[in-house]
Amino acid sequence: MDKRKAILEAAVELIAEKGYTHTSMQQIADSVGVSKGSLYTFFPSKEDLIISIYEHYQQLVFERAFVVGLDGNLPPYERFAKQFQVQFEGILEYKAYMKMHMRGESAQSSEKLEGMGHRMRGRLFSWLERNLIELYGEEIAPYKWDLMWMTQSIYTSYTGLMISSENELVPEQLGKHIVRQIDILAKDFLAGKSNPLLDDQMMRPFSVGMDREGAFTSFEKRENAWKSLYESIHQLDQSHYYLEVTDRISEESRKSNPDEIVMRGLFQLLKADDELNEKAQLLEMQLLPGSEH
Amino acid sequence: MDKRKAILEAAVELIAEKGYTHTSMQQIADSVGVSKGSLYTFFPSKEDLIISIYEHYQQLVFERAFVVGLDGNLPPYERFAKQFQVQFEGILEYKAYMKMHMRGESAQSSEKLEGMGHRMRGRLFSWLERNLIELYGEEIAPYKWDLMWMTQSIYTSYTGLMISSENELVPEQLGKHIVRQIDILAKDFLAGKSNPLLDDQMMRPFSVGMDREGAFTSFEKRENAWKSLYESIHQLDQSHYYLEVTDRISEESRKSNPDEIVMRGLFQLLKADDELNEKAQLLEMQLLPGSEH
DNA sequence: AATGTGTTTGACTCAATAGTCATTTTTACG
DNA sequence: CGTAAAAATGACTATTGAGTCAAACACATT
Repeated sequence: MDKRKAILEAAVELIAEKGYTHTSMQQIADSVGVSKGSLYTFFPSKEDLIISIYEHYQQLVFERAFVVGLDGNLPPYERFAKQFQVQFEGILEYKAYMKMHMRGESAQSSEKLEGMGHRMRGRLFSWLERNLIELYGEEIAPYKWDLMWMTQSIYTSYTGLMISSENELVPEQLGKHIVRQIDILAKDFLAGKSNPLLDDQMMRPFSVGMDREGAFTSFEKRENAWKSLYESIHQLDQSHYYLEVTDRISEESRKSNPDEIVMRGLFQLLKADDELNEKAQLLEMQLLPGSEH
Repeated sequence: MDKRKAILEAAVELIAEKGYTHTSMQQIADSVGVSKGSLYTFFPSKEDLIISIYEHYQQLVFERAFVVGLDGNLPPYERFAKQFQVQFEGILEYKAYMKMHMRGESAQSSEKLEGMGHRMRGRLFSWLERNLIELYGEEIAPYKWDLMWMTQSIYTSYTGLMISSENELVPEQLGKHIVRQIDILAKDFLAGKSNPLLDDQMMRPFSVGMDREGAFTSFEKRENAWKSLYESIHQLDQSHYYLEVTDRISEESRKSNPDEIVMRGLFQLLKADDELNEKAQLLEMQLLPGSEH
């Protein structure tokens, strides 16, 4: 069993409940069933531990949505909603992590953590921006900050609602709901009925570092692998069949415990086609790094 | 000089910047220029200190808006916007407190603090509800939770934007902006184009304790004093003149350092009318408790 | 000046806890 | 097996910081 992962999971659970400062290394150790000293063979310090937690979970939660974004099968509006849905599903799955994250209280603002939060926000905003432009074209630009800001706040607050209570918020409905509300607000802006309040100048602190590579390098690689695979498929004649297979891979990979055998099988189907072989193998290596015999 | 107040202010400043756990009593003492021991003559514990901070500032920030709500001169829509505006002005004035509040991290969830947060949220929601019903009538009821939730999240996130950056968000514009967005969403709901996602059942945790007396008793009294004064004025013939005076009182009282002499003078104007004398005196006692000779 | 009252002080206690490291236990392998 | 390397342990150290309290101080009253 992976002890490192066990420690991360126990720590998330405790920190979500009691907060960073009120969770001692001893408690974490007890909860995992190892000694305190052992923790320090995996993480050089408490702060490193929480940073590792962020590194571990962040991608798990956010990567999902970006992959859905690449699937050209869905029309933009539905795809946007689906992305929210997938995101919410992720949040539900990693409830404890999100709780911890939303508490906000962590080590005294280390460089590293701050940079991480920064990148996360940047990613969220650039993702929203991409979707807005896809949906409404360039003419949405003057209103994008207002829309993005409101979307982000609604998204965040529904996230909080989702993880705090036991109520039955369905990710699918929630995704549709949010996109619907954005749509209403966007159309109102486009009709010239409201004036925007925020502009580039004002939002500079949020736009620097937006959509920058370097962040999430491992994720970046994976995203590119997906992208190039999808592109190759679209050039094919029987794209429909391969898209279906690829979507199935995407679905499986989004699970918290993807079935490796199923994945390997699905990849085998793609590799049958000479045109796709290379790209598929590339993605497979990204998703299933272990044992390529 | 009021040492107690000085301590509260220094503490807010420090806690806003570094967080509750990373601000020691020693630092607070140093910042005020007294000894650590002295703090304990004013506040029995660190936790009591932060609770006192909340008690001190909460009303300052939130009371304002409710008073504006009583002025029947403004049409509902404009009044709603004005209330937001006034709220944002308050937030700007007590930036450090809001920063501290938004950090969220405080003593390990004491009963008292939790109850306070609960009451605050309850007040916010019941205030929103009142305004929604005033604007759209009872038919808004099925959609009220969705609207309130989105409004609350937009409001909160703009608050964060306001206090975090030095950008020039103008409270007046912001107030109008928010009401405008609510209006768009509300009209869409009323047109039957969107379906609500939240309902009473789901939102029970937020609705219990909504609009309950007992919370903010001192404020409650003051609110009633305002209410009955406004009512008396409306029954008068020259209501216009007295309304103007009363609005001026309201404006003055909203300042962080109301001019007592001005206030007394304004009240004198009201007390000149026999019909108003009693109510005016009542409110005067609420607003200017000291030295009634 | 003397006395008394209330305030202020800062050295001290005491608990919590991050991080260390010599010792013990487990594992790996010849 | 036996032995060496790796991993795990928990007693120990060092630090931080909340809260205490006897002594010093300030100030008023007589």
